[in-house]
Amino acid sequence: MIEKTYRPAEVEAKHYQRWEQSGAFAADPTSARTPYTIMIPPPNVTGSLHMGHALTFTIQDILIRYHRMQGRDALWQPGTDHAGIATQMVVERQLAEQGIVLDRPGVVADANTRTVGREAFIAKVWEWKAESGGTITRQLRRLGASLDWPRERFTMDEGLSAAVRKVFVELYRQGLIYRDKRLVNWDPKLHTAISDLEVEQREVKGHLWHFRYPVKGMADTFVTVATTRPETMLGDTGVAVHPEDARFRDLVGKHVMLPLVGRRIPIVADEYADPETGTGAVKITPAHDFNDFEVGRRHHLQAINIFDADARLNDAVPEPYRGLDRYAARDKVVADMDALGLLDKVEPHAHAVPHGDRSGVAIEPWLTDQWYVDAATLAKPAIEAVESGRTVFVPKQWESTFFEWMRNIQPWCVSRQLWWGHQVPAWYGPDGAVFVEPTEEEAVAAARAHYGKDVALRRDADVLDTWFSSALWPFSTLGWPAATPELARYYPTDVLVTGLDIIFFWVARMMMMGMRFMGDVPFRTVYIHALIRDARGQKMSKSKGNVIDPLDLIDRFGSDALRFTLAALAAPGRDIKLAESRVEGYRNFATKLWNAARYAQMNGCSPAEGFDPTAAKLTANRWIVGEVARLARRLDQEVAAYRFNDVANALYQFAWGTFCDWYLEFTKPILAGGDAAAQAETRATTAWALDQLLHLLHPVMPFITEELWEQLAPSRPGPLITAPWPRFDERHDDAAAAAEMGWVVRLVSEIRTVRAEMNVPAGAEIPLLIKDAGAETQRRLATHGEVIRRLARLSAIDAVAGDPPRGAAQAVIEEATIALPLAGIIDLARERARLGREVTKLGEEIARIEKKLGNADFIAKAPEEIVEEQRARADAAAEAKAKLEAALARIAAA
RNA sequence: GGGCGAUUAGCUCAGCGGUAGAGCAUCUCGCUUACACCGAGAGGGUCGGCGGUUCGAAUCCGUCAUCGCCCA
Repeated sequence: MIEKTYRPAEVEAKHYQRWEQSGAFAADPTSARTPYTIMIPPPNVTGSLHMGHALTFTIQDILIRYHRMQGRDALWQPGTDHAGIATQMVVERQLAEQGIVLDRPGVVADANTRTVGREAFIAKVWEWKAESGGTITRQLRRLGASLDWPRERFTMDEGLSAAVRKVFVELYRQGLIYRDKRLVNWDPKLHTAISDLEVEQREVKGHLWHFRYPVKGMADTFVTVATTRPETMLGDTGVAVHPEDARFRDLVGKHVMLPLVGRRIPIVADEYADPETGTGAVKITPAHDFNDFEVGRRHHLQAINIFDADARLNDAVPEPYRGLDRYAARDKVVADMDALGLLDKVEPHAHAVPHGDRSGVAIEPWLTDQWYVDAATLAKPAIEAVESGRTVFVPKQWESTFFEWMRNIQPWCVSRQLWWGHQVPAWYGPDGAVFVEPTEEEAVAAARAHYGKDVALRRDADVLDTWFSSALWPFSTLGWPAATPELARYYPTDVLVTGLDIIFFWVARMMMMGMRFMGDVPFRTVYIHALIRDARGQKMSKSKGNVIDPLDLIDRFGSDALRFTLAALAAPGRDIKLAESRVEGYRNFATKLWNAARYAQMNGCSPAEGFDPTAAKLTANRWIVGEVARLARRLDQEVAAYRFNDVANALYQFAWGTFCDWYLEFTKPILAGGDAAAQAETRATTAWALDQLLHLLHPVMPFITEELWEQLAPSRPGPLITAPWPRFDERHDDAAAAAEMGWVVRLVSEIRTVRAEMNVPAGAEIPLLIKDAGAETQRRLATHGEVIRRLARLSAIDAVAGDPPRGAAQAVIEEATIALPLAGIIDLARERARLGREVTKLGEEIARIEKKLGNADFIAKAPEEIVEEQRARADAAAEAKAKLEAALARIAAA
C-alpha cells in the first residue's frame, strides 16, 4: 500500500544504491546497440556541488537516462580533474596549520616550521585526495546522476598522465610547443603563472598620479605622464605619445631623464597613446604591462624587470627602493617625486585591476621563461570543424563567441610553477640542452646520444596547466593512446554540456586536442546552458552570502523536485534566477503524482497483462491513450532540441492537468458505477497511462518514478531505469475521442464558471437544461451524463424544447444553450450584467475580425487558410453572440 | 571603448509573423473518502519608447532608453 506522503530521503538512497549496484548505469562496449556518449566536464577534485553543477549534471542525466531508455548504449563518463592550483592550495594550507611549509626557493624555515620536499608533498596530496577528494562524486549521487562509476577517471591517473606526456612530446617535436620568455600573469602569492581565464578584473578605486619627466636638453620643459602604478616608473624605458598629437609633435625623438633613476629614455610616437586619456603621454614599462610590452617591441625599448617573484623590487632599481613591496614602493616613489616637485597632481581614478581568482591578490605581468602551446595553429582545424558543422553549438549563437575567441587566440602558457600536476617531461643537460621525452629513461638515452656519454640531467621543475590534461579528457579517459574498443566505439562523443562561463576552458581546448590527436571532433554537439543566479539575478558567491546549496534543497524538497525545477528553468540562452518557491512548487508536483498513484492503487488500477491501449472502447479511455501518445511525441521533439523547460512544462501540464484534473475525475463515476467491463477497461487504462507517465517522467524525476513503478505492481520485468521508452503510432490517436472529451471539459468548465459567478453554493446540486442540442450533443450528453453531473455538481440534465424558465443563468456551448434554472437563487441584475459583458466581448471580437475581412489587401495577400480561419471564427462568434442575446432577452422579459 | 543579451500579468519567465500564455502571488468559494504540498472559479498586460517593413508585428528591421554579461 502506497503511504500517505512521499518521503524522498529514504527512497532516493535506496534506489540509487540499487541502480548503481545492479550495473544499471554501465555502458556495454560489446553490445550491438548504438552508443550515446557524454563526457562529464570533469569537476575540480577539491570542489563540492554548487547550483551550477546541479544544473549541468541534471541536464546531462536527463539526456543520458532518456537515451538509455531509448535503447542506446549510454556512456556517461565520470571523473574529476586534479585542479593544480586549487588542490595545492588546500594541502599547503593544511600543512601550514601543522607548521609545515614547502621547501621552495626563498623559503626559510624558522624554529617553528619544518619544510617538506617535492616528493613528500605530492604524497601528501594523494593522501588528501584519498580522504577528501570524493566529495563531489558522493554529492553527484545525491542528485541521482547515473554515471558509469567503475569507469571513473582522474586526470593524474597513470594512463591519463601517459597521454599527457605523449601529447607534450609530440607537440614539442612538431614545433607546436616551445619555450619562450614572455609576459605572463604572475601570481605573487601563489608563485606561479596563471591563465588569462584565471584572472578576473576587479574594479578598484585608485588614483591617477601625474608625474613630470624633464626633457633632456630643454630646460624647464617637462612631459607629464599619468599612471595608476607609480612604482613601475622605476622600470620605465620610454614615453609614448600619439603620432597625430600636435602637443607633443616636437618632442618625438627627444629623450627624458627618468627621475629617481636617472635613466635617459626616448619619447616615441605610438598609436597606443590615447590623446584623450590622462595627459596624452604615457610612460612605457615593457617588462610589467602587456600593452607596454607591445609598444616596447615596436620601438626596440629595453624591458627591465624590476620585481622578484613576490612582487618586491629587485636589484635593477636604485638602492633605496630595493626589497620594498610593490605597495610600499608606490608610496615611496610618490613621496620622492613630490619632494622633487615632479608630482604634478593626483586624481581619484576608478579602474579595473587584474586579480588572481584563487589567491585574490593583484597579479603582476612578469617576464619569465615558460612553455607555450601554439594555440593559433591548433585552433584552425577546430574552427573549421565548427564552420563545417561537424560540431554544432546549441544555441547556435554561441558559435560566434567560439569563433571570436578562437580566431584571436594567444599562445597558451601551459607551464605552472607548482608541484602538484603533470611535471613537464623535459630534461636539461649541463649546458642547458633540452631533451623532451616521454620518460626519464628515454631522456637519458637521448642525452647519451647527444653528448656521447652519460651526463647528469635536471628535470624541468614546472608542471602543466590542469587544462592541458583536461583537453585530452574525451579520449584519454577511453584509453588513448591505446587502441581500446571503447575509444573506437565512444569517440566522438554525442554532446558536451556546459555553461558559457567555461566555454573556453573545455570546448576550445578539447576541440583543439581532439582534432590534433584523434583527427575528429570530440563531440558532435555542444549544448551551452545558462548560468544560475539567485532570485534577484545576482551571481551566487560566498562573499555575497547568497549561495543556495543544492544539497540543502535536496534535503528539504527532494532530489526530484530540484531536478524538475532546474529542467523547468533551463530555457536556452537565458540566465536562470532561482527562487526557492519554484522548488517548493515542484515538490508539490511530486506529491501530486504520488497521490495520483495512490488513487490508482486504492481503486485496483494495476497493470493488466496483455492490455492493448489501442483496443480501449470507452471514449474517455481512448482519449487519455491519445493524450499520452501526444505527450510522448512532444517530449521526443523537445529533448532533441534541448528544450528542457518545454520538457518539464509538457510533463507538468499533462500530469497535473490532463491526467489528474480530468482523466482521473472521469474514471470516478465509471469505477463507482456498475458496468464490469467498463470498470475493467478503465482500471487497466488508468494503470497503463500512469505507467507511461512514469516512463516519460523518469529522466527528469528518476527517484519517485522508480519508487512508484515498484509499488504499483507486484512484479515488474525490471527497474524503470532500464525500461524501454514508450513509442506510439497513429493507432493510439482518436481525433473523435479528443473532440468529444474536449467538449465535456468545456461544458463542465462553463457550468462551473457560471455557478461561481452566480454564487451558487459549491455543495449545491442544481439541474441543467439544454436548449437546441443537436444530435451529436444529445449523444454526448447521454454518454457522459454521469461524469458531467458529478464534475459540475448537477442534480439532473434535461433537454428542453422551448425556452428555459425565467430566472435561469445561461451560457452557450457550440450550437446549444445551457441553462441553470436558479429562480430565487440568482440575482437577475447580476446575470444580466454578466451576459451583457459576454455579448460585448463577442461583439468586439466580431468587429475586429470583420475589419480584417473587410480589408481587400488581407483577402488578396493572406494565405487562404488564414482567411478561412478568420471567417470561421467570425461565424462562431456571431452564433454565440446571437444565442447570448436571446438569453439576455429572455431575462429582460422576466 | 568593442561585442553579446535582456526589457511581456505584482514576481519569475515561456512565446519570436496570423485568437497574449505558464508557475508563483492576489481575491472568492470549498475538508465533494487520491491529494489543503489540495479542489473549483476570478481579476490582472496599450508585450520598454519612437519610427519602419508587412494585408497583418510581442514576434522582423532601425533607433533611443534602462539593465545585465563577456572582452579590452
